[in-house]
Amino acid sequence: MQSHQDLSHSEPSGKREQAKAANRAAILKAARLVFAELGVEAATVRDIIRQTDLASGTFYNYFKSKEEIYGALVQDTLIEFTRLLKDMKQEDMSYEDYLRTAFGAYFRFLCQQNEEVFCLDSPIINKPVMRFDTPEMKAVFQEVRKDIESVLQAEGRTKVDTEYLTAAAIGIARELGNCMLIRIATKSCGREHAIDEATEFATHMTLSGVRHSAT
Amino acid sequence: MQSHQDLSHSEPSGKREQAKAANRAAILKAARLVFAELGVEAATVRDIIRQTDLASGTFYNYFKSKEEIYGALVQDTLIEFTRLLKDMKQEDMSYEDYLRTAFGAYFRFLCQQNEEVFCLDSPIINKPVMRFDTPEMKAVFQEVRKDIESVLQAEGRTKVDTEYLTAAAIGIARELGNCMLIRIATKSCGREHAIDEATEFATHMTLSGVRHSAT
Amino acid sequence: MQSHQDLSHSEPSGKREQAKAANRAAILKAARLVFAELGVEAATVRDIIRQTDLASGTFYNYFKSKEEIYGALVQDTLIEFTRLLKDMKQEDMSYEDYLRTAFGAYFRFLCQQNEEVFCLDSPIINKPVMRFDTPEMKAVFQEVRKDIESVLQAEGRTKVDTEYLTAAAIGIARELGNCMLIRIATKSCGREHAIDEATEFATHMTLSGVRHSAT
Amino acid sequence: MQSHQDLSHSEPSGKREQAKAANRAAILKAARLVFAELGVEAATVRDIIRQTDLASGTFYNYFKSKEEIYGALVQDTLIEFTRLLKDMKQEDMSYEDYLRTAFGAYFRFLCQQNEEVFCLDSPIINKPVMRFDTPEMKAVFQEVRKDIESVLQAEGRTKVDTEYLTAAAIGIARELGNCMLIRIATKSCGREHAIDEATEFATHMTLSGVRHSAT
DNA sequence: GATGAATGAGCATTCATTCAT
DNA sequence: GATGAATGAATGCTCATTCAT
Repeated sequence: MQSHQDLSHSEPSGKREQAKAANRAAILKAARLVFAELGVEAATVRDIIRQTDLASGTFYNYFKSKEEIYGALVQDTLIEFTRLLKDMKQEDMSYEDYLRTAFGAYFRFLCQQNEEVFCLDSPIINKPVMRFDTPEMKAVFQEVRKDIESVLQAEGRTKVDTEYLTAAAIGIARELGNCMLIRIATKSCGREHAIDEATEFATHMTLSGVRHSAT
Repeated sequence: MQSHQDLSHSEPSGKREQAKAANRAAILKAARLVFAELGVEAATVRDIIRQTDLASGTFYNYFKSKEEIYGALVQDTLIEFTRLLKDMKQEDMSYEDYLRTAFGAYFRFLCQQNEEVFCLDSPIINKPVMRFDTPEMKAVFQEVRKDIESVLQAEGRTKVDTEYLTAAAIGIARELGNCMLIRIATKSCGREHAIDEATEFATHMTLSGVRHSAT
Repeated sequence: MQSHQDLSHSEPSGKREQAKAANRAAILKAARLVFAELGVEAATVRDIIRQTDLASGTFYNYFKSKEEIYGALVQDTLIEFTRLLKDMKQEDMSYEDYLRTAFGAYFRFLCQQNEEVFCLDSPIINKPVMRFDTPEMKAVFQEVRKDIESVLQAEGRTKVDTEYLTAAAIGIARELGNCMLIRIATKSCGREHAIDEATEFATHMTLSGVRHSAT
Repeated sequence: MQSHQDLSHSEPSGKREQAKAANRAAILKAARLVFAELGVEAATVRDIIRQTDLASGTFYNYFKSKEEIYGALVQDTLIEFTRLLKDMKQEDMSYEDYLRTAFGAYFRFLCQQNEEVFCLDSPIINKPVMRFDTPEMKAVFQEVRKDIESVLQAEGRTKVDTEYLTAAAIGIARELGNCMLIRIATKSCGREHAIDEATEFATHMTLSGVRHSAT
């Protein structure tokens, strides 16, 4: 079912390569949507490929299995987030500034990830595609933890259980992130405002707790 | 039709009844373990029954489907936790006391739930059986939120975004809970001590944030 | 689960024997109803036993399998019908009288068989329990064929293909029987009248066809 | 997404399409045979697929379920028969001619349907694949009934109970059809001759009954 | 490299039958 | 003899994956 254009093997940026990249991107995009809608476990490769113009066999030219594409997605996601975080980090930030930056990066990132979902008729924020229990995610956590340790140390505060602190911050980000997405999806609040709101809340919470955050 | 037996049905504690109860318990126990190891979605009825010495069909004498047993498990879990929380709650608690009580209840409860897992050769704290996205769980969250609102109001503090506050507290409990389980599983710390430690950290964190928690 | 009445082994017509007979009858009755409602294939032993006060295991004290009880039912049915037919047959009947008698016996018998079904809320005449393709049924057909042959011979008519004639008569009885049951079930006509009507139609049809039956 | 193939989809008669059609046909053929041998209820999808050299999953590429393939078979059958009957019907047929035509069409059709069965080592005419209790079949019966009513009316005969008459004719066709198939299968008589014989018998029977059919 | 039909292992579920009580 | 829970073979069906085209 394929015909007769074996002419251009030379340049690695011809139409073929473009098409390949486009197909890969299309599959990834479809997968992200499908995973968001159905959950990773319930989603099938067929569900994913049905969202594209491609045939089921084609999937396997790009990914070995559903697990692999899920891994790739998580990887992409993580790289994306890590870059965002890196871009926003600066030298000699205060603890407070670091927290605000990191929370902000996460919440903004979460919005980007759910762009497609927001466009659905009934945007359901079921099961965030982010997983918090993968090795890669753990690595990001470790990085955040190191960041936190270093800013805390710079401020002379060393007795903190940074593992718990990091875990707590991540927990806050996670649950607040969900709430924020729902607020956005239900239009109860503009996106930018929602991000700021969540960022401020998370930052204050982490820094001073609630006893002090709203006196 | 038929008339003359119906005599010997009196005592419901013969061997049959015992065996039935034991089988039901065995299946539930196996299910809890399997769900913990593989995750609810990935687990199959066969996985569950394979952990018992029963035959596959027997499962269906007790539960209609995987969904049903999962529901039963969640229900059990929630009832257990709700009771624990209720038992510990008292009239006129301060905000701080309420938080300490609730966190403590959750962490203690989490330990109980993972009793079996701790006994495994290599206790893997992969995917806690607790799910945070079921209707029942949402109901518990709403209850916690109401508790928080009422203790805050009692202390004259009303401007707080309690939805976010609740979410944050839950996030903290969730992630700290995982960390705590890992610490216990890796024997890096005694159970009671781990529970106290996590409870104190979570309470302080929520109340005063970290800036103040370790001066 | 059974107690202490091993006293009376002696007489083979004690309460035990009565109970046994009653149980057997109850199972057969339930089976007839269930087969009529669900069809023989779709019906399960559980469906049958559920209609009685007995336990599933008890079924196997009386019948080896579903096939066996079905066989017993067919047998009963056939014996019943054969007796009915025999009772009505007389010496030296004319061909016409024989036909009327046989058709009448069948239609009356069919009504008896469906007694229970008529009592249902919505009597559905789905799949008559009668089967026309069993060896026993074939035997009855052969008998009918012999009867027909002998009455025909008595009247000096020997060139008829009696196999086809018997088949035709059976076909008429079969389909007319269904129609008749439906007419009765839908109350569009009294039972006795329906039986007479069908008997007359079938007899005339077989004797003289329709060209002559209603001029 | 994706842009540049879509060229080579033109001819739908490549090897793929041929194979598809062949497989579908093979499955249908196998189903007809299996249904005939085991009966529709007792037959399983596995039984059907076992008669082909395909894999079990392949069945579901062509039919959603056993019910669906049975429906397809019945549909095919009915369309075929209806066409045959239509082709043979003519304007202004006499009652007698109509009956002869309809019976002839049915008996001829029945032979065609059982072509495969005749080829078996021991052709068993157990349970004809034709079902007389489906809605579609009922529709055909209604049509036959209307035909009969109109030809009868054309001949000025209106007092007949056409429901019973139709039922009787169908019963005759049904049982005679079985007999005929057995005669053919046991080679006791040539196919064409058997069809003619059955047709004549059925027609005479219906018209004039047996008193007159063999004087 | 794209295609999509074929594959078959695997799952949930049913149910006739057995057997300890 | 009655009971009803346990059994496990069998069924319908799904879906990741392969491979001829």
